[in-house]
This record gives sequence, C-alpha cells and structure tokens, in this order.
Amino acid sequence: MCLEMDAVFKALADESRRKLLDVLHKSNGQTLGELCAHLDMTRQAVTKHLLLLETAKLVTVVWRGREKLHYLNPVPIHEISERWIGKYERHRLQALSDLKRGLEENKNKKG
Amino acid sequence: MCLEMDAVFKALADESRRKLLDVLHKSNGQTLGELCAHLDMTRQAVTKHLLLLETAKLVTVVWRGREKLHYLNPVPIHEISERWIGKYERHRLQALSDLKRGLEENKNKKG
DNA sequence: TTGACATGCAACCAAATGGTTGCATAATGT
DNA sequence: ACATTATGCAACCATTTGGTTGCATGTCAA
Repeated sequence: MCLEMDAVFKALADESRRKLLDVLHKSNGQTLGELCAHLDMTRQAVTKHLLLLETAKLVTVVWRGREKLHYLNPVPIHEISERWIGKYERHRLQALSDLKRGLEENKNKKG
Repeated sequence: MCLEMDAVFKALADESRRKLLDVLHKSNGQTLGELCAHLDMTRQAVTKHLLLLETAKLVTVVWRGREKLHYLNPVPIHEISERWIGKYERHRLQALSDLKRGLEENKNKKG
C-alpha cells in the first residue's frame, strides 16, 4: 500500500494543481513552459505546484535537454477509491457512472 | 456532475479528516462524542473537521434527540476516480487491485 | 562564443488552516 | 426541578500555504 497517501491528498487539494492534472490528461508530456500557458500565475508558482504533484507521484518527469516533460500517473488516484469504497459499492457506483456517461454521449449525438 | 469538487478535495487533504472517514468506514452512524474518542484533540476541533466533511457531502448527519449521528457517503470519492482515469486504465488498475487483494487474503489464510 | 531560452533556488508576504479556550444552548434522566 | 450530557458558536493564535520578486544555472542555436 502507498505510504505517502498524505502527499497525494495534499496535492489534490488545490484547484490549480487539479487543473494541471486536467491539462496533462488532455495532452500528456508537456513542458513547464507549456503548462504555464494554462495558468494565470508566475512560472515559479507553477513550478511549486508541479513539485508537489511530483512528490505525490501524480506526475512523472523526464528531462529532454533543457526541457522538463511532465507525465500523468493514474495509480495514486485509483488507490483513493480503493480506500473507502467497498467491493460491491464500487460495482454499483461504476454502473451508475457508466449509465450517466452513456446518457450524456447519447444526448450529445442528438443535440 | 459535482459542482463542489473543491470542497471534497479540501476535506480529504487532512489526515485527521481521513481518519474520521476510516472510523466511519468501520462503524457507520457514530455520534460526535464517539468520533472524538478516536482523535487526540478537543471536541471543537473534531466538530470543525466534521463540518468540512459535511459540506463536502462526504458524511451525512441525522439528529436523534441531542445526538448527532454521522454516516459515510461514498459517492464523491468515486467521482474522483472518474475524473482522471480513463475507461480502459480503470479496468486494468482494478484488475491489479483485485489481484493484490486476493494475494493478501490468501496470505492471511496461510499465515 | 555569445545571446536567448528553459528552468532552479531563496527570501519574502498575505491569507488560509488547524488548533485552542470560554461560554451558550438544548435534551436526558433521576 | 436540576445536574449531567451532547452539542454549537465565537474569538484568538501559530503554522502552513500559495503567491510574488530577484537572481543563478544550464542548454540551444547562430
């Protein structure tokens, strides 16, 4: 089990950091500079946020020359749902989510 | 979709509040007094934590006379995993978790 | 080689957070 | 009726958090 669950939750507690995860979810492997373009704050502030995400192992970093590429890691997120949702509850909730998703997709087709 | 995701993440960011969820996960419907017994802080501090959990809809309360009963609500947690884990990734991760769980249960039987 | 670009490091500051204490209110039981 | 029990509300305080600015370092390209 993950010994650094605390870092994960702390990292997810901030709107800006969640937005960074969203941005990476859409397009993985972006540089610091690219990520900065999505947030209305200084590069140094974004750097701090990314550092928290890295220590929480929510994003992984690969250096390419002078560029720092950021990748999303879904494992810690999944461990959260493992913690407080029972086996059967999970299946029930998943069925609900899938149903809702299906309805939304259908709605988009018609609209 | 949930419009108050922020409250959920803020609520989960604190170790004491996560412990409260763990305690409720083991035994649902406890009073404030009972919950206080599990944490090393004043009743007022616990009250504040529970208020955050309530506004995040992570716990639901029912009054019985002068007692306040607290119940765990798994829905917001599940919505977290919906946000950053793709459909296929989720199945893969779930298979991994189930495998790990199975191994641990087996180990416990043998030990 | 040198200038521009991508990033790191450190000091600083205002606001939010997590805890305390003290007092108030309402339900319970003898 | 009244002491006890279960909880709420408010003021206060130290620490953490999220942001800034200024400067340093390392890589690329002409």
